[in-house]
Amino acid sequence: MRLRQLECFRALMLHGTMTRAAELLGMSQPGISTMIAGLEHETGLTLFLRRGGRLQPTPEAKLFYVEAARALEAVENASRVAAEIRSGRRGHLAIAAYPSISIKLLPRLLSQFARDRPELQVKIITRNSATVRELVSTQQFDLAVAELPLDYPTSHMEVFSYDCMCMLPHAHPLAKLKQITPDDLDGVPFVTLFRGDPIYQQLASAFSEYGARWNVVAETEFFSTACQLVTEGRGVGIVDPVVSKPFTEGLAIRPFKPRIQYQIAILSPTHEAPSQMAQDFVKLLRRALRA
Amino acid sequence: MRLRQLECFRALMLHGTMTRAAELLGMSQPGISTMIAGLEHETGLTLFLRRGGRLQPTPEAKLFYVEAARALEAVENASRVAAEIRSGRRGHLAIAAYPSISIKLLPRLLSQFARDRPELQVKIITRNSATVRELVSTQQFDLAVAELPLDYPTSHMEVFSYDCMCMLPHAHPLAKLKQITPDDLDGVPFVTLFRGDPIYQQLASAFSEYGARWNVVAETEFFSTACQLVTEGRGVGIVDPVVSKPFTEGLAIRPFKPRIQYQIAILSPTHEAPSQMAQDFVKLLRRALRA
DNA sequence: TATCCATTATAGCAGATTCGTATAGTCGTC
DNA sequence: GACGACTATACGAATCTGCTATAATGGATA
Repeated sequence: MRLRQLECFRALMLHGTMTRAAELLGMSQPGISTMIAGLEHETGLTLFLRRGGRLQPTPEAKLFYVEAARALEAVENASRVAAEIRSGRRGHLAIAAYPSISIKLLPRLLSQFARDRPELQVKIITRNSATVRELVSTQQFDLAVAELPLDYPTSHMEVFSYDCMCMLPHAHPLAKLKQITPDDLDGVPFVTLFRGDPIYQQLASAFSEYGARWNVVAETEFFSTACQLVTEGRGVGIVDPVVSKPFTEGLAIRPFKPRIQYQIAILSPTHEAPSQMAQDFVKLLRRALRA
Repeated sequence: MRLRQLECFRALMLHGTMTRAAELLGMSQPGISTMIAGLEHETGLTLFLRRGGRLQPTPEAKLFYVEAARALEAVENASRVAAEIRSGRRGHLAIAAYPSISIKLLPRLLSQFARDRPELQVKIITRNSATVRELVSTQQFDLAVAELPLDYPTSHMEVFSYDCMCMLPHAHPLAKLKQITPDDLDGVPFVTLFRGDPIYQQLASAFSEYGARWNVVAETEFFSTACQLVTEGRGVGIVDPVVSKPFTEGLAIRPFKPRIQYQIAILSPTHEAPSQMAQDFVKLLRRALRA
């Protein structure tokens, strides 16, 4: 059973005569004739009665038409879907990400990305960086963003490094400095990430190196929480300049010395080929993370 | 988009390598290769990554596979339905019939007919003969059975004529006669069809011709009702020997003289070609009505 | 490193399919 | 009986299909 036969059959059922069906399909009448003859021969059905040089569909033709039309529609649908996939209008994007980025930056980028992709399905899962690392290795995600370092580094990994900045209320006396050091923060109430975090370690070293007293008044799991505490006037803190930017709207941001390094990475599944969609989104994400 | 391309694609997705897919489809590996290349070119999708001489399906291929498989199934289904129609396993039969035949004989024949036709859909509508005649002219039925005469006789009509028989309880004194005439029934309680029915007219003429008194104690619309009254001992009556046979199980049936003619006809839609199914059933029905 | 093995890709050819043109056949209508 | 509308058949050119032969690739192995 060939597709062209079904197309001819449908056109013939819809338009009554081979001559008209041929016009509609942009082919010759004898072409239709042989197609229909072939279809009748192959199915073994008498689809039309030849009465006086005219065609009359048999009840069998009407029964078969339902299925033929359905089959054609399914094929045409497959064709349309292929076009949608190609143009990036259809697809899905499953992203695993750590909290700070999945709260603001990712949704912002995704809604921009989805603007001209009507059939896009997006799934974001928020987990801590270790879990994100595990998830991406199970191949269930197209993309992941995690903080470094990772216990088991993976091969397809694009790293972004940032020098952390000091954040403090505009009204804070230190806000008038161009650059801030541990000396400036001697005894100043400080909001930091948890003890286990590399940021914590680096800060501890920095303060001890400068011989300044580090007055930790709050430890948080995420930069976003720390930002909110600083906004509320609980103290000053440190933050990355890109991912956390949306959380530091009302705050003063100043370079911090010595360098406190913060690294994140885009992870891709290793054994899986990345989808075009994922590659396109990575481009957008990369631009945002480089900025 | 050609069917063979989709088949190759499906086989390749299911079996991983072109070599195996080729085996399964009974074709050569280069054949698959060119088919897939053609499909990729026509859809504009990169369906497989060529990594180290092996194929790895892209996420796009997985998305497209869903639709491709669906389309193939629809086509295969159409093919299967065609076979079912051809073998008479699928189809419908809409029959309009007058009451006496639609109560016993038609259901009996239809259940026999449906025994080896699992997908057969049957619709029986019971109306009086005039309505049946109208219904069949609206082309909504494959087949109709009506009593004659009809106001507007239709062309496609196969007539069956019967000589009515006298029915009476086995215990009735007249049951020992070989043949019964109006003389024998002089004054005997008689069950007949309604006044407007040709049977009524013919009986009235017969009795008056023989100079016998026709003692009508009941008029019914259908033979089946009349049969039941006779069975209950309300009187004797007259009945056709074939259609009503199922209703006269416990009764004595004797030839009646003079001839009382009862005619029915199988009607076919005129402008519609009859389905193979209908033609097959007509054969069965014809054999039953001729018996 | 060289060789073998399993795989995919390409070239060339024969046969099948498709589809056009030309033409004949059929039927209803004027 | 001619005409118009339609379908069927014949035939040839272009295209498609699918084969064999063969090259190319890369992993495994000695």
